[in-house]
Amino acid sequence: MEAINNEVAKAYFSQELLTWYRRIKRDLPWRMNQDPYRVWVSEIMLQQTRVDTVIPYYERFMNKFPTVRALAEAPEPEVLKCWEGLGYYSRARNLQAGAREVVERYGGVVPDDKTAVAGLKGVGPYTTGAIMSIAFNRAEPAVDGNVMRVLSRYFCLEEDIAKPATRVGIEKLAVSLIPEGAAGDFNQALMELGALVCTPKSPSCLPCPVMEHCAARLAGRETELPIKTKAKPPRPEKRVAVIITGTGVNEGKILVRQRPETGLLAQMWELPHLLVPKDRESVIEAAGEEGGLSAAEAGEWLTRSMDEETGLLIRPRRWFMDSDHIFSHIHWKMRIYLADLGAHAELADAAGASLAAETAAAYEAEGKQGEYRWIGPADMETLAFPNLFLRILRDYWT
DNA sequence: TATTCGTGGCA
DNA sequence: TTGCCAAGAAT
Repeated sequence: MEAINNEVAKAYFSQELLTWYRRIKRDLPWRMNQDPYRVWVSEIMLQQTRVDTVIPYYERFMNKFPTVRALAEAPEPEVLKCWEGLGYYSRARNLQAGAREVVERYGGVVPDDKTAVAGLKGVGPYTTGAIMSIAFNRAEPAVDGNVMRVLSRYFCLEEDIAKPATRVGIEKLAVSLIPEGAAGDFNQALMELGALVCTPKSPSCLPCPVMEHCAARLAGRETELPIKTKAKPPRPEKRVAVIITGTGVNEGKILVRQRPETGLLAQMWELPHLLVPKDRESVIEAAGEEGGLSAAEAGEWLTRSMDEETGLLIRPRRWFMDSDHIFSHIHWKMRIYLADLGAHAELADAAGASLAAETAAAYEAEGKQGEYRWIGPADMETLAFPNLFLRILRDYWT
């Protein structure tokens, strides 16, 4: 509290942090230059994602889509494929939507205009500030988790940083700290400090360039701050997926489907799967690994449910593997079976690539997946799968 | 405002 | 092994 109104502590913080950053900053691919498009792409990828994870994706993405126009003109599935495994896939679709908007409204040039940038899809308060400051050196705050943690400690702020309102307050503080003409470097310095020194669990205070006037450190409270309410644990969901193996013209292929346009893993491809209702979980559990689908009851339930929900008449053959996957808010405990296609098989074979039109239309009406497709290993290079299914499919094909 | 959106690393 | 977390935005 004291330090907020302490101009000496503030001036010290800004100056020391900026000097420190210019001396030790990491050589990251998006720091090659200040091209607004490169900054923009990096900031989207870095949302809730670690630097080390982002780097290879960033290199590939910039290589494939070097300019706003290249991204705007690309087929969406290619963009999604380039994002495969990175998570939060709406980021990719929003980024491309933003690129198309920049082409249409700003001639393909990212505008040096806060309001215009803030209006782009997928660009929120943080990313707006990051682009404006890093690419254009405008004195805008870029308050992310790092900045909230660093400032909470340095100024001993006790507001809950999990609450949206807290960010607004910290933004005001952050703007007041920006050194004249050095917005980009200073904002990155804040984040660099949070990433390398003022880390969440055990901050390395001794090498910290601003330790002397850090209020939390002086109070011996650096590990207590920031205050952050913990998220609810993900709700468990038992699911059963099937690897349906093709016959005839589809020999060597399996059946996959594309997810709906919105929601979880939107527009990604996946194996067909079902949510196991709470009152059926015991039945599926009983169909253990050893005897394959030993419990005939489980097989019957699977066949009937898959028919009801997808129109696929399957014949479960044997258990293949179990797989756990934890999203931010859901925990999938998935059991995967190998299966053949039953009576409707001719229908799918005849269609070649997809099920009968009327069946597909029925899925649409129910908000279910619209497209099914027989694929071989080579098709994995085109379609974008979330990691949980990539692992299963690699297992299957190797 | 609270929830929904992925994934992997690490103690 | 489990829990926590990371350069957030959209709804």
